[in-house]
Amino acid sequence: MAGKKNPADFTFFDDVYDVVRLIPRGRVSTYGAIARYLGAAGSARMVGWAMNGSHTIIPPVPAQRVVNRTGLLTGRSHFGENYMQELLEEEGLTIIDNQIQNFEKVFWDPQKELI
DNA sequence: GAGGTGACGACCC
DNA sequence: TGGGTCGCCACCT
Repeated sequence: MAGKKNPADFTFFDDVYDVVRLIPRGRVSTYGAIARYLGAAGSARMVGWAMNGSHTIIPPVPAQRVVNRTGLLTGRSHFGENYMQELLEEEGLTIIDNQIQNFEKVFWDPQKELI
């Protein structure tokens, strides 16, 4: 299988997926929090890029639970404009205008929960 | 080989 | 308070 460069081929990416999968239902996390937990603070873009290939790996990661630090569903364009919001709403979250309400309450910090 | 892009974040004015 | 700019690192052209 060598030769094909998949995002998951990097340990960093795989670690990102692992953390995202650990996000409990009804909770959300941020790109920066995950990057920071992995020791890549400042490289939040890499986490977002990892999510770009999240649909190509098995099992799929709940990337809909990952939003930017403002609680805005920046990745909805990659999921499906309504798909990402519906998934989160079904988990009990309230989203208005692509913005998660009570974001700080549903925010799940891996560094604080996983240690 | 080099430049531009990107599902972000923090700093500066 | 709000808008603009830079930095981060990997991928694509």
